Amino acid sequence: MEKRKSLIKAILDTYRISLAYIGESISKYGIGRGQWYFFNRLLLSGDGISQEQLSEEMVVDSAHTARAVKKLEEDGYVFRKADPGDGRRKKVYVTEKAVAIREEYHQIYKELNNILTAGFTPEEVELTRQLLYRMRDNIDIYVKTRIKDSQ
Amino acid sequence: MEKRKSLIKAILDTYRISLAYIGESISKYGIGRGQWYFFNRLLLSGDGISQEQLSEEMVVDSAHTARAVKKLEEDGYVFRKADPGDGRRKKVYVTEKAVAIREEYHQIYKELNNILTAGFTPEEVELTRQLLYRMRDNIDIYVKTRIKDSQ
DNA sequence: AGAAATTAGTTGACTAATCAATTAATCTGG
DNA sequence: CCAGATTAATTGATTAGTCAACTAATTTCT
Repeated sequence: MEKRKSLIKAILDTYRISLAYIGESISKYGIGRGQWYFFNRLLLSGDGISQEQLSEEMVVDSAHTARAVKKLEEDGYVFRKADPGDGRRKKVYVTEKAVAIREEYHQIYKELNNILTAGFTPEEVELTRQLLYRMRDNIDIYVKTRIKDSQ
Repeated sequence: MEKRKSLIKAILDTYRISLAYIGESISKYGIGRGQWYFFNRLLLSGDGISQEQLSEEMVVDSAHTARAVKKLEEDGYVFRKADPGDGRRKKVYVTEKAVAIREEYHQIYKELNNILTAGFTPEEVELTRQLLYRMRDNIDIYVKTRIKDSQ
């Protein structure tokens, strides 16, 4: 395997180094490396969704979601409310404390985006986004199909 | 944050789903999710490097490298030899057992590459590679500079 | 309606990865 | 030359994430 040839290596490195950046930036809020993406989803793309849906969207095990949401709840950023239509479900909502930091918190990820795409033209940024989501969907479909086939 | 807009989310998803694919593929060799990238480096890009260099290239903590190499050693895929020129260093080499599976093992990552870039033109594949490594280097330089500045 | 299957969430056990502290070897400056 | 600083590897403690087992609620099927 030649160096700087493998796509997965570039993705892995970018993930790890970005996570170091994120971890450093969010530490002042008391949010950890295992919670930020749940919090992002709830604070910036809408709350009131179930843990199951969170797990699916974040592509993590529901056990981890349960513990991450519990941690965010203990830290006062989210609360859970039983779904009146389905007693198994707990819908997760952001608190006032969370809403109060929304803009500055959002800034962390806008800044990360800018760092990642430094020196990119707007066209390159858009192209990168499209290529990344195509890869995301390709592997997603492949893995889901493999599971389905083995049943 | 709008859905399918964030680069880091696409990277995170692709990483997680790819890792699920890799974990499944390597399980028959007894190699775990925390060892494959070290083994890739040693088997496919050359062995005889120190754990310190491995840590740096893999962008992980040296503590994790120590344990991952130990596991690979216990499973018979690598061995360590003290560096004659520097008593602190241990150089890591792949075993015969590792070399014997090189081609079929390499195949896993070639296949992953194909899955990720399904439907891509050769030009798009090359473009993706370049854009990814530019992002990788951008965030890498940023984080390294931030550490240096804070000293 | 009621048994069987599925779904949502939780907990325990384990692997993955980081951070901090320690040890031993090497390097550097006076 | 040798004292102090740096480097490589290890270990312990902690957080992140997965997998399996379990409980409770819901859905499905007859």
